[in-house]
Amino acid sequence: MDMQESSQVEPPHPAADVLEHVGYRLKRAHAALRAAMDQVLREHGLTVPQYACLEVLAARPGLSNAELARATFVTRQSMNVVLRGLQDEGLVTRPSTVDRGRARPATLTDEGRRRLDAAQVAVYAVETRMVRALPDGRLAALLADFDRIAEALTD
Amino acid sequence: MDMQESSQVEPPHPAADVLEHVGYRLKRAHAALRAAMDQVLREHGLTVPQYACLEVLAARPGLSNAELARATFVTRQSMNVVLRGLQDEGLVTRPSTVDRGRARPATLTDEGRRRLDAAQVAVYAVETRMVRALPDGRLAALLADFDRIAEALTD
DNA sequence: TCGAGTATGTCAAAGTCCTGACATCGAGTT
DNA sequence: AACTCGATGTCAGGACTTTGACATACTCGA
Repeated sequence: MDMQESSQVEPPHPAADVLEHVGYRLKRAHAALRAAMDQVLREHGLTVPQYACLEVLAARPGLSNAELARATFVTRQSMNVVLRGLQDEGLVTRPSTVDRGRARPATLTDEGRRRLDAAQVAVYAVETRMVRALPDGRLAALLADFDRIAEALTD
Repeated sequence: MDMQESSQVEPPHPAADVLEHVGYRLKRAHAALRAAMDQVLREHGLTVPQYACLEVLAARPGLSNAELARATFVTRQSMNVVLRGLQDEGLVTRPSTVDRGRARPATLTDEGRRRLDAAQVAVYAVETRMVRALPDGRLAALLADFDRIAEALTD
């Protein structure tokens, strides 16, 4: 484990092992992904939370606001704002009333499906750049590590 | 959290299976870390951006606002708000004027150092939970993968 | 010397997200 | 039936972050 790529040769403090921490590196990788997705999604008129909502909704139609919030790791309130924006743009529809309970199932409109399909091409290109940067055969282990981290911290 | 696409007989984008949703899993791991840090830092009266700023400042004293922003992956404007809050609490000091240039070096106060030391104990416990969830010997590879991802996406 | 280019700090406005709170709905229990 | 409990939708307020813009300050080359 020799990581001699520390580019800071003249900092007053050599104890900059913050940069070695797992949390820092995870944060950095996530920030890079977020920035890359922001950039490509802007060309499609979508934000990252909006895209995430559409993507989940395509795979699991009929999810409620709270369910979408959990699936995208935001609060119900945040998802409510996102969902309202998507409805105003005509990409998502929700019935104004339901027969039973309070949860209103959200579904993609045809326009929503078209916008998602177009955006997915760009987003998948970003993911491909990410995957190709990894050594062969390490992807599965990386995914497993992600799951272990998430599971260990959500107890 | 399985994306059961069995409802779609023929998913329009089969490439998603190849990529295994790396972005989604990375996002999930980061969200879990963020939530865990939020929780433990609240007991110390610090937000995650505030803690990140203090941590970087402890390792590299004298960094300017813009440098801190880059080190913590936020904009200069965001870091400016964080830094002002930390100054109001007396955890960080910046000279009102400098001899040369515009960048004003920020440094921790004694109180800032104490708050950071106390918070670090809690944060390191979170990181320990994360690391212990990984198989033996996987940490180095995981860190390398994080770096590869960040590098591949920041072009 | 002058100019272009780059980096920094700051302001304004908007968007995003969160915590806290409240009311509603369903399921289960008493 | 009345109650508790959990889940949901919603509102209000605040905290955080971003984009866009502008002025200032250094660097470098013509």
